Parts: sequence; structure tokens; C-alpha cells
Amino acid sequence: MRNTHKKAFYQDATPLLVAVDCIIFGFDLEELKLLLFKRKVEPFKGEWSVIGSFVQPEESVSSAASRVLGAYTGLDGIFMEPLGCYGEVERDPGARVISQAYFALIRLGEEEAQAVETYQAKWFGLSAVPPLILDHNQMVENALQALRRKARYRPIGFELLPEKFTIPQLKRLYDAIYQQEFDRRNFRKKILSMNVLDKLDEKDKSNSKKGAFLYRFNRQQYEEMIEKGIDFVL
Amino acid sequence: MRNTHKKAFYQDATPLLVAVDCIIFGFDLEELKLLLFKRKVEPFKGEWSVIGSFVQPEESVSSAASRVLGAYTGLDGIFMEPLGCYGEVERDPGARVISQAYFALIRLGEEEAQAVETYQAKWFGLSAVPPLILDHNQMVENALQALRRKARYRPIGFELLPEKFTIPQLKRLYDAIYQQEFDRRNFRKKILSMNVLDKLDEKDKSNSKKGAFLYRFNRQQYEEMIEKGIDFVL
DNA sequence: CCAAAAGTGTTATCGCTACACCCATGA
DNA sequence: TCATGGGTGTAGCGATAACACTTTTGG
Repeated sequence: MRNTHKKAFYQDATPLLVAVDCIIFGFDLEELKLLLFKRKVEPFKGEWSVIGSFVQPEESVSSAASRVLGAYTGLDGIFMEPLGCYGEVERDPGARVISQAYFALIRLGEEEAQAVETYQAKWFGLSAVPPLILDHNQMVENALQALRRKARYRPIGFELLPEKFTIPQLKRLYDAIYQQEFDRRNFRKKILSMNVLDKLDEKDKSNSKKGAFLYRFNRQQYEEMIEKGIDFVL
Repeated sequence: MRNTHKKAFYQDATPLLVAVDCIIFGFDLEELKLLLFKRKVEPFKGEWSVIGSFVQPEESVSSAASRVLGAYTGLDGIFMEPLGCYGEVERDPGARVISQAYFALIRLGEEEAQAVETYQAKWFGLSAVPPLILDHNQMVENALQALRRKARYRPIGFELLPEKFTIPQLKRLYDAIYQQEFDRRNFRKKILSMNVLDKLDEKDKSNSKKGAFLYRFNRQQYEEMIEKGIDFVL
């Protein structure tokens, strides 16, 4: 029996494989890092890649990305942001696969370290990223650009730091992201002037004898600031 | 016969329908406009939508978008920029379709007017956008945000103007994009200070007795400026 | 007591904003 | 000649950038 006109519109189209790929950044309080995985299937088995998965029929594209992030890091609710679509015909010699890439920011910690064991994953400094399969090096480059673009105007840097952090640590994060040294005094002034950090009574002495005060990001204050039309800029 | 392990990786995944949708902006020297189409197939036949198409196996996602733009406007080499992925499971009740959206900027002119005839398309002012099918209103909103975000830092506004334009026209374009009135003198000063416009000897008298000088965007100058690390900002 | 990082305040400069008057011309 | 939009300059302000000294404390 012939299709109705209605169904034909969809049935005449060819379905394609759709994947998500996640570029995962971390920060060890020294350097910006990238989490890479040794691919376990052919083609390119054993080579380095970012982590990904095919999108299943019963999940949205973004939940596919969440699923991947959760599965491979053991963490829940990881910050992620869409990066773009990689849709060249020949990008994957194994099959026609369209990939939607995301970049994600995680706090380095224990759960994630355990995942590193389980999945043959490894953290790489940004200057030591090895050749990756397919167009993954391109994705990484774009992810870094996107991170740089965003981190200036949105408080996403905090996603890379522990809940409690010091101002010098925050500055080192921005130094690492932008590969340049910000002025200590101006940096402190600017971030504090926005009133989005709560100063705690504790000090962190891991980096100096004197110790630096710990702060916590106050999302509520941030949102009130945005309401008032004031911009977050670092 | 059973698949090899290599093939299984791809064969175990379910292919999905992938579409591109194009949000097309135009500027009639007065107002920012959106090009919308009357849908010709079920479901939602006869309702307004942005224009799109399924991605074919032998074309990249971005060439699918180019194809759509070319087919429906009769124009070649239209400026377009990826907007994002719309991947909710239930976004299209007709089938599971993942859509990659693009926004495009075109110069209003003759070829395009003819396409308006052929395809039952219509230009809508931004404040008069009708209800659209699926998540297309969302796409339009996001496209407008993306246009606003971009136009400040990249010289994409020129894509909406004729090759030769006056400074007041350019200002009116930015007024329209940002829904606010820029200061005439400051606007002129800023754009001219970047040295990316070539002043012509001709005047355009369509808007005033005195006439305003015509200018042309000089892409080469723009690129040299970027080389030097100077930012384009309007 | 000293090395090493944390913390603080002032000044100069630059860019942005606000603003008012003259010019050219067609009707 | 006058109404309309085009074209120009300047002064004030606020944000940013540059910069040097004091504090704390573990070793």
C-alpha cells in the first residue's frame, strides 16, 4: 500500500547517524587540561579521541551529551554548552556520522579520577594535546575558542574551580584560559566590585605561608546583577 | 552472517532524520525583516515556518543549508552562520527529526522578490512574526539574539545592506537590530575611525535633499585591522 | 629574619557619551 | 526661505591600565 502524502514527506528522507562528542576541560589549579580517551572500537582503535556516543531515538541530543558525561566521569550535572555541528560527509570514514559537539567544564576531584582509571582516560595539558581521530583536534580548538569567548562574559570559570577558592586561584584560572598574565590588583578589584563572591572566614594555606581567604560564588547575587542590567565582565 | 566487530559499532546505532532550518533576515532600509514560508506538506500544511530541508546522505550539513537558501531565494553565496542544534525528541510530531538551524542575512533585491512569488514566502517585520510551527519561534528568537551578539563584533551588518550605502542607512540598520537609537555623531565617528569604509564620490538623495555620501565596506582593510589585533566593535 | 605570596590605593590615560550648531538642497 | 536630514567638534566622566609598598607567617 502506498504512503499517504503526509507520511511521504518524512519517509522519503534518509536517516543518518547522529553522535554527540564532549570536549571536557578541567583545571588543576595550575594548568587548563583536557580529558581524552583511548578509543576502544575500530576504526582507530587505540587512538586518542574526545568522548562521544550515538544519539538514541528516545533521548534528546543534549541528554545524550549528559549521558555521555555522566557515564564517563561518574559525575552528575556537569556544566556543558553546545559547541556546534560537525557535518562534513567524509568526516568519519567508518560511516556518515553527523556530530553535535559540546564542551564541558568539570571540577577535578575523586570521582572523576576513578573514571580515569576505568576508561583509560587521561588528562592532557593544552599544549600537549596529541593527534586525535577524525576532526576532534578541530573540535578541541573550537572548544577552546568558545571557552575563551564565554568565560569573559559569563561566570562559567567557577565550574572549573572547587566550591571554595581563593582570588589568586581564580586569577590563575583566567591566566590559564587566556594564556596571559592578568594584573593581580586589577583582577581582584574587578571581580570583587561585582559582588558575586562571598568571602569566607577560612584561609587556604596551600600556596603561601600567609594564606589566602577563600570565597564562594554566589549565583543568586549574580542573577540579581543580571536583572539590573549590569554585565559580568572579566 | 554476523557483522564484524568493526562494523557493529556503527550498525548497532539507529539513524535519525536530520534537517536544516534557515532563519533569513533582511533589511528594507527601515526595518529588520524575517522571511517566512507557508508550509506545503502535512503536518501543519498551510502554516508559517522558516524554510528547511532534510540533510541528504551525499551533502554536508552546511551545504544542505546553502542548498536550501539558494533554492528558495534564487541567490548564491548568501551569508549564513550556524545557530544551533534543536534536538528534543518530541519537537516534531511527524517524526523524530534533529534540526541544525542557521541564520542567514540577505540583501533585499529583485531575485529574492521573485522567490517570494514562487514559494508563497512573505517578509514579516520583527514585531509582527506570526506563530510558527514546531519550535520555529524559538529558533527565530535565538537567531535574533545571535544576530545581536555577532553584529557588534563582526562586520556582518553589511550583508544586509546594498553594496553602496550611506552612514545614516548603516546607523538605521543598527538601530533596527538593537531596537534602540544610536547617537548619529558617535556612530559615524566609531565606524569611520576603523577605516573599513571606502567613501565614494556619489551621493544618495533618496532620503534627503542634501544627500548622503555613499560608502563601500572594504573587506581587505577589515582583515588587515584584525591582523593587527584591533577589534571591530560597533 | 627572610623569602614568598597576599593584600591594598592612586594616578594617568583612553574611550565613550552627551550634546548644539552649521550645511546643502528641493520644494 | 524654510524644512529636512547630513555633517562636524568638544568637554566631562567613568572605566581601565599601570604601578609600589606593606602584611603575614613558616621555615
